[in-house]
Amino acid sequence: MPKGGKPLGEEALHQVARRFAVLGEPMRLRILQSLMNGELPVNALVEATGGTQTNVSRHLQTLAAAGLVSRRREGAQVFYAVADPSIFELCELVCGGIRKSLAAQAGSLR
Amino acid sequence: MPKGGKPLGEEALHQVARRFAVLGEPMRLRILQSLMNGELPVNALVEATGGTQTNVSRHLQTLAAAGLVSRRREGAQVFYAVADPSIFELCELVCGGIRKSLAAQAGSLR
DNA sequence: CAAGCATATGCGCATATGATCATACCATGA
DNA sequence: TCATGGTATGATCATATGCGCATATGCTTG
Repeated sequence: MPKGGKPLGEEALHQVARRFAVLGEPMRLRILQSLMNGELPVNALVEATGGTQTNVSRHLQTLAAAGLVSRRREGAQVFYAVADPSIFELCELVCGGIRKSLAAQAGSLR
Repeated sequence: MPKGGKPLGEEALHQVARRFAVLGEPMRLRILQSLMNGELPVNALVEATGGTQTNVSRHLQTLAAAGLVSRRREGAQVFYAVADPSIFELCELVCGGIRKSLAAQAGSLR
């Protein structure tokens, strides 16, 4: 076994795909980005992302269902926070990969 | 600035989302997994993944368009290979995150 | 050129997903 | 309890996406 990763069963594969898919929407990334410096209530996220209340709320449900954010009720407000900081490592890795891809493209169509 | 990540412009955000979305399909993950140990021609990927030739080919186009795999023609066959190994780091990170989520779930609904 | 294997693509179908509107729910304070 | 601010959710529409069939394209060999 030259590599460290295992083949991943069918079920695990779907879970991994699901998590990637959840991260695959710009608005959700905006929300996560807004939560980088700590928890925020929905209305703050609405303002920070420029989205509508409905839409932000829906995406928050999606993120919460995927276990990427946590909910905390405080009075009338609901605070959301990033549940697993490794998300940001993911984003950095992806950014790095994109930089590489762009560089490769630039090189190939020179 | 407590964190290292920058806010990410609107355009970068879409690119990142796009990359995540591309990784967000089980069949594409299967294909990438099959390519873990080196390049393979399409027919080998068809067999390895259990998909149809049409479907595998389509997903390969998607992966190639996203810069995740590279094409190399050799005679009648076309070999595909993972273009950026950091993909596998991504998958491992995600797997770790999922494990955490599951553990958290298990704990919370105990 | 004809035949045949390997790969890609146009078309259509079924389903999934994101966005919005209106409204319901929930907690607080008058 | 009623009114209000904050949040969630049902219904709906438009679009995107995955899949398969049939066919096209590309390459090789006879």
